[in-house]
Amino acid sequence: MADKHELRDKGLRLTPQRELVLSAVRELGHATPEEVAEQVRATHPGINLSTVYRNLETLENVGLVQHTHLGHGGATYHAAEELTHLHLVCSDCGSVGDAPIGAAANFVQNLADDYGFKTDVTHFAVYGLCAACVK
Amino acid sequence: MADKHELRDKGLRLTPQRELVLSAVRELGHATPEEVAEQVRATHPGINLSTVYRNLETLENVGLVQHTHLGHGGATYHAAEELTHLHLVCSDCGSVGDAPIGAAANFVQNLADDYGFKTDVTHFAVYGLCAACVK
DNA sequence: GCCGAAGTTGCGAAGGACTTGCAAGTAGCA
DNA sequence: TGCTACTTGCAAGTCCTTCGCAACTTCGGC
Repeated sequence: MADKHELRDKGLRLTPQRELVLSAVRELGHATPEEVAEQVRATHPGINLSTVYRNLETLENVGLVQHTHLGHGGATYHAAEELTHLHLVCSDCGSVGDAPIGAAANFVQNLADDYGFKTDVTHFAVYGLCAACVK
Repeated sequence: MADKHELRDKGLRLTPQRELVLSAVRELGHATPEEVAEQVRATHPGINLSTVYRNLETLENVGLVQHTHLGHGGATYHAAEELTHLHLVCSDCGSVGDAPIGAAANFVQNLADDYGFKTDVTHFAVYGLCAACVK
């Protein structure tokens, strides 16, 4: 896998644990560190939670994963290549929906034009009520 | 103060501590529970941190304050009547800027039209780089 | 293919932020 | 003024995340 380069280029190593964490994030779509740990442990029970935390941080520095705040507190991790959508978090039922980045294009443009603010659309969650809960 | 009604109507009481917490939130604009406690203690040192947490929650239920996630984890509280702006959080310098809700109007409309999602604009922070850090 | 330096892991402990249980105190209706 | 139910303060507890450190593994070089 090409991920190897991203790591090596920064003097980092590709360990089995690191591969497992990365593939867990890719499989899960979005996941908290706890969920990643659980997923990894399904096949490799010995892996320590702090290793998961450290690897998520490392992989984020390298650019292979990214985190988003979905609100409740902790961060949620995504594989970097999947970060092409916004998160619509329902304040009622807690579900997390997706919307393409394009939906925010004019909003981002507004902020750039009026405030010089360069919005990172992938990093924030959008709160509100999902279609199901609006009813 | 009319706040009394909001509380009484739900069978709650207006205690000195509760008033202090509310006015601290109003003075501070946006503040974490810790900051609220500090502000309250400046005049009334005896107030317990858990009282602040409990009162913020109570005041939120009543609708006098509201919380927003600015990202790092903990919630930030605002007086409900001041929640007329978005938060632009700079991922570089950490500053929190404001923008009127109107800036997101078309974005909100998009989400409503395309996904039936009813966005609560006041609840989410917008991440990115502020004008100063873009340079 | 073997070596050694430096990055990594596992584990336990520490830290911070918030929550909970409970007895004592107090607001506010009667 | 009395009572009852809501509140407070305090201490202990929980949850999530980070740290320190010794043992271990990766990987470039010999």
